[in-house]
Amino acid sequence: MEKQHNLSKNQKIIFDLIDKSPEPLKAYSILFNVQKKGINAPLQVYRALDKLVEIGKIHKIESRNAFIACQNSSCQISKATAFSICESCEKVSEINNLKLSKYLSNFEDDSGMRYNKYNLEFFGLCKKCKSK
Amino acid sequence: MEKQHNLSKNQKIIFDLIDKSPEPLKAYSILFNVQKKGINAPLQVYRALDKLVEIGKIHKIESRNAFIACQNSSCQISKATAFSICESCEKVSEINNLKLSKYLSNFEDDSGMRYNKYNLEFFGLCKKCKSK
DNA sequence: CTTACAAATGTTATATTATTACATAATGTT
DNA sequence: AACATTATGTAATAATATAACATTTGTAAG
Ligand SMILES: [Zn+2]
Ligand SMILES: [Zn+2]
Ligand SMILES: [Zn+2]
Ligand SMILES: [Zn+2]
Repeated sequence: MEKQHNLSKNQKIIFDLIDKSPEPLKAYSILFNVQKKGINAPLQVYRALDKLVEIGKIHKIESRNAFIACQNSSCQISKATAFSICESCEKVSEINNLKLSKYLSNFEDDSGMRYNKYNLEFFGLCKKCKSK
Repeated sequence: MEKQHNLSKNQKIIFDLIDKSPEPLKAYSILFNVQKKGINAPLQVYRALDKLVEIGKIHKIESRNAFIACQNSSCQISKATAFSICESCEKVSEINNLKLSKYLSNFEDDSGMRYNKYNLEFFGLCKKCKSK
């Protein structure tokens, strides 16, 4: 059972913005958009983002320095994330593929490392951009 | 057959530095280290880094904003990269696992996207840090 | 050799992303 | 109430990355 996190005021404002957005949002674009709600400083945004990432409500797209709402209810606390990124239109989607996540969560090699988390980003052309 | 790239002066200086380093290097740490060789500006570093990434001699560790020399001669032009990252000591290694790369290179889902590139980062504790 | 083109360099300024430090307030627990 | 934990507010600054423009070097054709 997932622990229920009650978002604080700033966390809720920022999560709602990201959740409604059709595309990943960057921190300073978020800042600009929430200034009318009384969030004035970068740090207020980054603190909320950190917390939201920590509890798995959003993910950071590392190659883009941008944030997207989790679209995968079974994504346990951001420990196993995979995304598809269109290099033409920059559309990003979270991949929800049980076989893939099982394969990667169980991945082991001879390095002696225990992996407890991964992040995977696929790049290519989305359906739309392919047909142009 | 791989195309042979003759590195330019700056590219060579910066590649040699990264190649000798036991850990991923950040752009401004590189800049600091090559100033005695006449490279004075961030842009000179970033341009060399961009080129080295493009031709597959180095990779960017996205979650760390740092660069590491390719340790995998069969890594075709940075189109299929996987790394292990220790969250304690920050040791980073390139994973060279044929099964993994085949699995990911052939990955398809129902999104209609054609993937031509991926980057995977595993996180955990390395052997050393596990036993502490 | 010289013309032409592509790639790389040098330099200055600036944009973008993220954190440190410190003070205060709200929330949850005993 | 007392205490700990989490969140907020604010200012300053650090770290990462790119834009714009002028110049030079490398390469290949004619
Ligand atoms: Zn998710
Ligand atoms: Zn697209
Ligand atoms: Zn490689
Ligand atoms: Zn370690």
